Amino acid sequence: MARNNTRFIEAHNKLLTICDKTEIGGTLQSENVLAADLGVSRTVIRSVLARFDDIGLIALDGREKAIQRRTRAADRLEKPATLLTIEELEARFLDWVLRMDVPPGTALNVAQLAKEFGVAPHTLQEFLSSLSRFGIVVRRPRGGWVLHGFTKEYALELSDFRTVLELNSVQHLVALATDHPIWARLDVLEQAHLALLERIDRDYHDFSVLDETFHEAINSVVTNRFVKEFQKVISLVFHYHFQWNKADERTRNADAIQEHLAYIDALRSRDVGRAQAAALRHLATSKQTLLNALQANSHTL
Amino acid sequence: MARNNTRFIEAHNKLLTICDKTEIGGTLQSENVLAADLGVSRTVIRSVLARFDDIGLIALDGREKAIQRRTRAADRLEKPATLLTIEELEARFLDWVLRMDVPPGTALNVAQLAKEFGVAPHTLQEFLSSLSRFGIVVRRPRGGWVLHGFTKEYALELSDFRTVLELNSVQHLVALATDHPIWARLDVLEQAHLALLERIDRDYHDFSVLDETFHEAINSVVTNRFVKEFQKVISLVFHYHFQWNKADERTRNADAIQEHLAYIDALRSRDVGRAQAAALRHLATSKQTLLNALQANSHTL
DNA sequence: TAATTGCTTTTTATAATAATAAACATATGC
DNA sequence: GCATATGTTTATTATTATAAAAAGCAATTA
Repeated sequence: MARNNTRFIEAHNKLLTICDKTEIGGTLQSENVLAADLGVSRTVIRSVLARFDDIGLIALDGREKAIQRRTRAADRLEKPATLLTIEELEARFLDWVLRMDVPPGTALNVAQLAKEFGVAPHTLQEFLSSLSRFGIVVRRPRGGWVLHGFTKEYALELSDFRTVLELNSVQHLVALATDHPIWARLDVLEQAHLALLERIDRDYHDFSVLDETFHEAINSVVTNRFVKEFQKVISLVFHYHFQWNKADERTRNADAIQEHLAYIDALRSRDVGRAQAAALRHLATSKQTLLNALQANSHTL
Repeated sequence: MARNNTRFIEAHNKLLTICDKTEIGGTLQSENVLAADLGVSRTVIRSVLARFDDIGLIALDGREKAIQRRTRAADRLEKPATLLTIEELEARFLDWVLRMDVPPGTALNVAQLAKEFGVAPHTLQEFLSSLSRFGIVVRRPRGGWVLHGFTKEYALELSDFRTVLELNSVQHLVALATDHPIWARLDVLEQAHLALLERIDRDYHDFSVLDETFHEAINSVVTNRFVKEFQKVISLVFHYHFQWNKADERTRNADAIQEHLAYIDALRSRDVGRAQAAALRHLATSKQTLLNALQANSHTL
């Protein structure tokens, strides 16, 4: 009972397909070639071939791997429920925390949560450890984890940090040459904003995605791994809270679009002061929206 | 074979001492009291008491825990070599990477490294996962870890990020009231700088610590958990590289002290522009020092 | 009836282990 | 003879099973 044999099963089933493409009596290629083709190690290929020999699908004889019969449906192995990777887990965990609105201070039960998310307890543990770098969870003295965010303070600090990063991006952006792709990208985004504004009464919901794309574009001009790492958390948190705050959603989003348009205009002026002022105006609104969303969700105050 | 029984052994030996303080025939306190006194759960206390009964040290009879004899040296249990916690590991790992100058792209062997550092493989794994948030290590597609930093790009990005954070701190700092403790702290720091300058020929080595304290003080005015988390990594990296670059260390440090003094002066002027300019000047020098240190260490280019 | 013990259930940290990968050695065929 | 294939061994990782510890509940006693 150790690691799951997903690789074996995948290779097994793929090799069945290869067998079917070869006539009876034909031979399979060498272990090395098969291993390279299927992207697994030779060890896996050898296990599969051994099983094929066992079930009489092929006859192993030295280097000969002669096909004996056609494959049957029963030959195929069932894939075990594949566990989430750590990246998929990230999205699901934050989704859980933000959507279920888990109160700060909640003790996290690793074993139970792991079962719920369909991951090995060990994977969740590892993930929580990495989240602790962002202060979202903290390790308890004698084992165990406590959810620490998302309090009002957290939201404030996150917003402030976001502002610091984005103002820096703005400063870089306005200094870029006219032929830098960002300008074309801003043009496209401007059109998208105008288009959404026209059908805002119906599609005001679409703004959330547009907002994320917009900020991502602005911050993309700074190639800094630290900035990028934070952007991930920031956009997730803002994205979810956006969806919560249902009050005045249409008006709020329409206003935000106007702010974005003014922001784009200010960027085009290449005037750092003007651009940063426009950025600040919008980020302040954004911060207030986040705080309102938290306030609406009772306990987080 | 599961978790180590350090807690049991510690409680065991402490309870031996308590026994010795009580006369023969006397009784120990209740399980609850003992558990609270030793800071462990009742389960541990009960295990210890059971063993004491076994070796004839006490006689368990209902609530009676009567002491039968004096303890002997042989009663004491040997503590197993205590493993490092994740915090201690952080310092040791970064020390290893920076001091041993492990080249970027090195595959990290979890099992082997864990043995070397004296931690459970699982602990190291967890730690690497949290480090991956800073891009110092990256997870390989099919298990395993690769050391990613510290390349020239990493140093550049780190320096830039540091600059962004510190300029933000400066902006906050100059706006603080005269009675804010930071001003008194800067006065003290100024004196420390002047004092070091006088004995720089002999003690130029001491600047590294002073530099760290200085930047820590400036950034302390921003209470933001993200900023603080990064500060840890930043100061570690800069601290170590500082110690490497032996060339011109005396001159370099003397120059840096002058920059710090000018920086303090600029802060006192309460003029954001002037203060940020002084900060930028020093941070640029610092960045160059870091890059030089890397260059001196061959392969990192 | 409040405190204490006995017993049970949860939960975490670690060791053991199966799956895989990689390395090395030997054999085979053109 | 030499390139390529297979056989074998070793190393390494991911997961599971499990002991240690904690927490909770029920029964008991002073």
